Amino acid sequence: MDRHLSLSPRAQRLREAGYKLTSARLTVLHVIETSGGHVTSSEVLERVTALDDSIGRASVFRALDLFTRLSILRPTYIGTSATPTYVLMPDGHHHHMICISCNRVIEFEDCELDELAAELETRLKVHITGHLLEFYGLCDDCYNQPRPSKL
Amino acid sequence: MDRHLSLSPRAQRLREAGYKLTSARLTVLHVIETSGGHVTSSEVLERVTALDDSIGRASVFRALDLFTRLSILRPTYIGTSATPTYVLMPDGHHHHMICISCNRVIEFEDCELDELAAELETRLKVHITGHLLEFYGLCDDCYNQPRPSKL
DNA sequence: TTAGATGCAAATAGTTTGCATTTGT
DNA sequence: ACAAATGCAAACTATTTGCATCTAA
Repeated sequence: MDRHLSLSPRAQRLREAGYKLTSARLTVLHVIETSGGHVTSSEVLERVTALDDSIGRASVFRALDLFTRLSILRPTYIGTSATPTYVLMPDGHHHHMICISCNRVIEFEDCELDELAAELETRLKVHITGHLLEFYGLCDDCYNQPRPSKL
Repeated sequence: MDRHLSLSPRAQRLREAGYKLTSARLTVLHVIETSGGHVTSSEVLERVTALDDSIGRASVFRALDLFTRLSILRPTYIGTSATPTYVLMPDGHHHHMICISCNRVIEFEDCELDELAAELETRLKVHITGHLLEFYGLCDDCYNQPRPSKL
């Protein structure tokens, strides 16, 4: 890898944590960063292969795992339970609302959890580095739609 | 099914939603309710089979899906990415802290998200029925442990 | 009675492994 | 130079499917 030109902040974080900046990892990172915040593992696999088919399946999964451990990503379930959707955790956190009918994901920024986080750190004696907040319900369209099936 | 004796509130909810109270569903429900709030799909499968090996795999997965759609459960990732862990959503919500080193899960009750939920309902024009809040970080033990590997 | 659920077993899909080889640093 | 990471392909695990049969309401 010699494209030292445009090291994204996340790539730098990788290096600082002592991991090698390999082609596989950088490609996975690139795919994730250009995926609007949500990608399933299969989508990542597909897009990585499309970009460079010499990158193996296993390395993609290994990268996803690594990024999860580094709190760069977080897997979550949207819709089917077969494949996780990975969401980017820009500053260690992510927040969205999932429509349980059409599976649309609506992101939002604000959450006032710093205080709660601080309180939990003392109360539970833990060291918090990030969080994910998900709301579930119906989006406006689905709410107004005559329900096709019971739910 | 004729054990109308002890219909758990969740079983009643099932019936009210128009679903049949079948042996498969009630068994899965029972397993979940006696699993301390966290079970992987494989654990559910295993325990259901142990209780009644005439219940098929497929029905277990179908039940897990149904309960998820009804916001009785919510799949999440803890540790490995291969199998989801299902958490019970007692009143439509659940909160916990996951240690990213030892995967211990520490639950906590309070969260002040009602206000935020209400605000989002008007701002995003959605109808919220539940939420999941997860914090990530290190538990005290892991924090004090000499780190075995870089993280 | 009958739509809704089921169990089965086979098909899919998704993920992980061991190991020889390659590659960042 | 050399530990770390990779690609491969096979093994493994998890989930879904189609359909004939069964069952709760």
